[in-house]
Amino acid sequence: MSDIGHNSVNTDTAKRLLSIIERIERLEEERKALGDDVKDIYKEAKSAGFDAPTIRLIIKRRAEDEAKREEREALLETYLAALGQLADTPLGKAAQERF
Amino acid sequence: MSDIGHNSVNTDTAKRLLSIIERIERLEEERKALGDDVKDIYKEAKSAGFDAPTIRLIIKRRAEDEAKREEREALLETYLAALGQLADTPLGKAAQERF
Amino acid sequence: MSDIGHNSVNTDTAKRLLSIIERIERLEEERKALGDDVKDIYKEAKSAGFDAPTIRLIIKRRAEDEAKREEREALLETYLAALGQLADTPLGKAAQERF
Amino acid sequence: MSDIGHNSVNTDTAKRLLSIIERIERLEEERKALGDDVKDIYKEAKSAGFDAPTIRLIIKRRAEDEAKREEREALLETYLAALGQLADTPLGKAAQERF
DNA sequence: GTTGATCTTATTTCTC
DNA sequence: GAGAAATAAGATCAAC
Repeated sequence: MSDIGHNSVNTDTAKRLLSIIERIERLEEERKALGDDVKDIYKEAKSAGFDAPTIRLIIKRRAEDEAKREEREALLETYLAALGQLADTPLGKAAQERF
Repeated sequence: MSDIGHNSVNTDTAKRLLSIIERIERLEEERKALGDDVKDIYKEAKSAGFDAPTIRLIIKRRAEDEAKREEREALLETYLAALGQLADTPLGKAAQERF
Repeated sequence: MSDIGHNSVNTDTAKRLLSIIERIERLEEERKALGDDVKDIYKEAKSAGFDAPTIRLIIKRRAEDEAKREEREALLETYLAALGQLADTPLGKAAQERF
Repeated sequence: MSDIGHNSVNTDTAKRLLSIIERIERLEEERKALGDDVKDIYKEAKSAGFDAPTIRLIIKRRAEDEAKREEREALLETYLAALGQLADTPLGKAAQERF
């Protein structure tokens, strides 16, 4: 094995590592910028007379509701898939007619 | 004051609050998406044989203010030196064995 | 099998389950109490002018297997060296500035 | 200032640091031992045919119930205290009669 | 044996 | 700035 070949492998590895690091750093920067934007909105909200903790609570509740809704939808989907399996059976046909 | 006027104030306030909430939610969604992207990169790194915690450490060091990092390391050295100082005392001897 | 016999099996099972649950809860309570004690000591440390994260780091190092720690540090050195290797390339020069 | 005096301050500080560290380590050891005990019980439970995640869930629910119960009691206490304030008023007297 | 998932711990962020 | 809450990180454990 030549040193050149050996070094090129290391260099490729190093480049890949650097690429990984820089991509993460880039994404984290964007993440931070978004976080700052959120802060600005809270500041604006406060100026408009709204209470930050209350807004946080509302957002939290909406997220929870959303999660519940998605859970229900997933359940419905599962149910419909199960029905699909039964579509060729008499029981399935009867069930489908009820939709 | 007319009811119409009164209601329009409330409606405007409600609209503004809703706008604030939705903008925050939108930004948080983007933030979450970026977070998921970061996770994916760490997964990719792992697949390529890199150690995630070490990568995190490198990123932390790159992000960290040089002065701050040196301060932190100096503090660690100070504490370790203080503990080392006890090495000649009976109490310290026992502790020393753990380093 | 008589109903009486059947029920006694269920009762025994329930009792055993309850015993398991209560023993776990008891242990978890003690665990929590110890955790609170630890928190108190960190608070005391802070009051005495010590830096909690640094103390955590020292405790981690003391606990950590010496071999493991050296391995981790060696890995960090390897990664940094790999990145340093790129220092003579255009790509590396840009990265280098961040160290 | 004499070196002796100076060193004694440092030594005292070092001793205090060591004391802090060792107390934390001692507590963490106990905590770990308790954690191992918990694990043993889960193992025992599994051997007896019980499902660990289910047991965890039950314990979680019991803890939540307990928290709620305490919250209700705190609320009741607050209410009773408020009633106490009213004890000398006609309204308070009427309310108390309803208990 | 390796990924996924859960659970705990640690840091950061927010509120008061 | 102190305490509490949320988020992120790490470790451990189960399942495939």
